[in-house]
Amino acid sequence: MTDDEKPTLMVIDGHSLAFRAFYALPVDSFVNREGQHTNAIHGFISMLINLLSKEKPTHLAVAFDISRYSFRTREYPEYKGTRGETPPEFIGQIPLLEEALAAMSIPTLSKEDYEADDILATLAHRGSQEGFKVFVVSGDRDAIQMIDDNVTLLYPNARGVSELKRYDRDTVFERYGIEPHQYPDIAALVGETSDNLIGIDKVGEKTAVKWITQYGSLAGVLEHADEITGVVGEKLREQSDRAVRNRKLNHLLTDVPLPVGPADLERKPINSARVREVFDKLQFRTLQERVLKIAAAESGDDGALPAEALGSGSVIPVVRTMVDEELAKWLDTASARGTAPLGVRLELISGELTGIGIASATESAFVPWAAGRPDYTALEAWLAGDSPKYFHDSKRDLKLLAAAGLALRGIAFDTRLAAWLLKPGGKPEDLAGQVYSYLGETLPQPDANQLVPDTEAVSPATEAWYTVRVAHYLAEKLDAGSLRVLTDIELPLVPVLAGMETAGVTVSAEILAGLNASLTASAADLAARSYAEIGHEVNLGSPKQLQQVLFEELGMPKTRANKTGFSTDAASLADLQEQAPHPFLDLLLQHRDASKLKQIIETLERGIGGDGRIHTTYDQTGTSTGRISSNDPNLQNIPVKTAIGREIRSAFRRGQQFETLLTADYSQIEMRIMAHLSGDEGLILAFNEGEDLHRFVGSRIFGVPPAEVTPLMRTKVKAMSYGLAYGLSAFGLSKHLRIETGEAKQLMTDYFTRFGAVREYLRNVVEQARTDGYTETIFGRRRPFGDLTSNNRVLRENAERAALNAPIQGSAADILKIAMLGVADDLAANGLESRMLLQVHDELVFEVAPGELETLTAIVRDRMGHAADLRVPLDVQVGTGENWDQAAH
DNA sequence: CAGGCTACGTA
DNA sequence: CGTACGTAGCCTGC
Repeated sequence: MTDDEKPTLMVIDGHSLAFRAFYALPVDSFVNREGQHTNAIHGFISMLINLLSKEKPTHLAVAFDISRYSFRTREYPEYKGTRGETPPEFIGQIPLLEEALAAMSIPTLSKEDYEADDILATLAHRGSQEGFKVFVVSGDRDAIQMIDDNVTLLYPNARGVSELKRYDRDTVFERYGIEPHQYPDIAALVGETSDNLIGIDKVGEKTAVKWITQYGSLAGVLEHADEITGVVGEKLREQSDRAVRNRKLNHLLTDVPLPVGPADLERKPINSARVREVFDKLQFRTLQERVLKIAAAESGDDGALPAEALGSGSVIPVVRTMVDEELAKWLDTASARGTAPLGVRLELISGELTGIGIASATESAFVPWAAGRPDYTALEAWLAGDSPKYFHDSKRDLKLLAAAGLALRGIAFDTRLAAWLLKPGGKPEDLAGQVYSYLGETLPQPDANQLVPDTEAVSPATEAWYTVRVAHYLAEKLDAGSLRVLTDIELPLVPVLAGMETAGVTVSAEILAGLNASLTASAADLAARSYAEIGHEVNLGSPKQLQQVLFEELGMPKTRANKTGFSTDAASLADLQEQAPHPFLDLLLQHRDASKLKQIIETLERGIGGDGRIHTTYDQTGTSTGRISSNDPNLQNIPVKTAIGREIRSAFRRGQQFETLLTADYSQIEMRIMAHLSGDEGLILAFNEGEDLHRFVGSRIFGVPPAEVTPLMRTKVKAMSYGLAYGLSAFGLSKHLRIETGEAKQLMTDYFTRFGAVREYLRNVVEQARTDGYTETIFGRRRPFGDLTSNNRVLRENAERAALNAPIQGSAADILKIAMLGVADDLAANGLESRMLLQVHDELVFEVAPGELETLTAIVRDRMGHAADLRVPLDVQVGTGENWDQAAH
């Protein structure tokens, strides 16, 4: 085996190199936002990156000293005694360095009572014997003794760690005139200041080398000490014990018991996500890019993706600008006549479509968009056809294309949705962020703050090409179930949601204005009366000022603590009213109520567009459970429980051309899913009997006939049932129902006695999630959980409750989404003008075109009722009316 | 001016 | 010591 074929083991002395880096780089230039100095880490990682690319180690480890004490200091307390206090700026850098190394999947080793050098020597020795080519990286001269035919020492020179000098047998001989294994003998005679080892007086390197060369070893020298003449001879004879002691101390152990051997140190893939976290914290931008580049390069050849999918070595293809026939031809070939996917990326200037980038894995094209000028027939046909297309945020692009008069079909992948399915709790990244995270490459972006940015944006064509690459990456990363959720649910839902957003919902500005006026008046009145009660004005919207009034001026008992003092929320104020009744409390609560509603109304008013309708935006990647969220404005939290709330709902009405609004919602869908997932016979029976669920459950729990279940019993049972899916505790239940903990406990016990499979199921969900690291919905949507094994009780228990809720809430979300797809299909298939407008987690709101009520009702009942095949029926309640309030039932 | 915190609307 | 969201006002600190 030649040297080139041998595996390469590299072992690094962590402390010694970090210290060298510390002194080589200016301390003040490397401080992160937390004030932590990072110069040693920076220098170390920088050196490490150079070593990785230069020496290409196949096996790698970094050894650290645990403390400055070792078996050597026990033997000779003065050992290394000249070393002063650790510079304050160095403190904290080693643990962070270890974190950075962990992110790069580089093992770190240390062992109580030994020095890092001993670990290095052991690994180097074993590596040499086991057929490795070994590099030892250390700033300690004692490491010279490790050098042999297979072991090379890389030693930092005076300039720090940017350049490392290579020492092999030959260079050692040139430099010292001895063999590496003889070096400790020389050092023993001469002494080593940095280790506080004093040598023989008057003996320098030259003398030592001469003696060792002549007598072969320190032992030889000491044996022949009598023959050495002159003052040095006398000193040697007088001080020989020093040399013996030094030699003992500078001998590095090659048999330190270690949990791993050289073969165990094989390089592992760099954890890009961790690297980003850790390096972000360190604020190492350039280094981060370099490391991620290495990560991408290394993972590139692990065969995760077919090479051809990535194009020829992932070289950015040259962008060709094309229109007309050239474009038509290219689209045809690049898409293999509409069968192969192409990435699509829009270019917008001031929100207007100005061009479209289209790319395969190997080619990219830019199509300037100037509506109506060149011949866009082929482009329009391709966009509107089923030819598969990849996007980042397809809903946004679909709407933008529609605004430019371009129809779009064939959304076959969306990197934003895919990334969300992979990590539903994460913050959605833009395309550039994904390119950075997943591919480790930097997509140049102009600085938005610069008037004339010095970095030019990449072409949309190149972005389209990156979209394809990210898509391939994500498609590989997703498990089969998540991929099905993507293709069967999320992607088809994109045009449906886009349609709902574009349709919007008519809202009566008059009704809102009227409500606003009356609320404004009553808020002002309530405020004035509040002030009168306490004798001065106060900002009723400021919890801080309220605390002053309630707890200091009025001397009320303290409420639940929060981070800024004591809570003034509605529940706390209600408690206070019981303990220390005061008219101010009631006025405050009423004022809160009025101003909250006023605020909601004003937000809605601002949201009404020129068409008299509110167009919310649905965020398909906004939740970790699979639900959709709504924003700008949020139409999923419009009040309903109070009278004024319902008045607000009455402002949501049918559009001019429509006959009525129709609402359809699932009743108790989460409880039904619990019944299905747990398989609890009692609960399943309850739903199949079709009678009032809470009455049925109450009769079982309290052992009375259903007719004798009192309203109080029903309330308790209802709270209990709903709480279950949220991980409610007996304590929480008791607080909620304002009953004794004992009674709450008894209630839970009774519940689980009757519905034991529910308890079993809930236990299993958490257990499974702990084992698998994720929960799964009925349809295979996953939500990862890491904290289930946390030692932090709060974190762990929070995760447990979330984990137990996730499959229930998530399955419900899946079911409504599937229903939406079915309804949308049927609407189109039947050529109906009626449209879906809103989605509120278990409810859909439609606008019914004249004459279509019956057909639509049938479609909605059918599609919602049969969206999933559960062990219990899905009950759908439908209502109609002029406005949202009336349509509710 | 951004972002944390509190409070509160919905399912 | 009950899950999942979004919005708004206050307040602090950059």
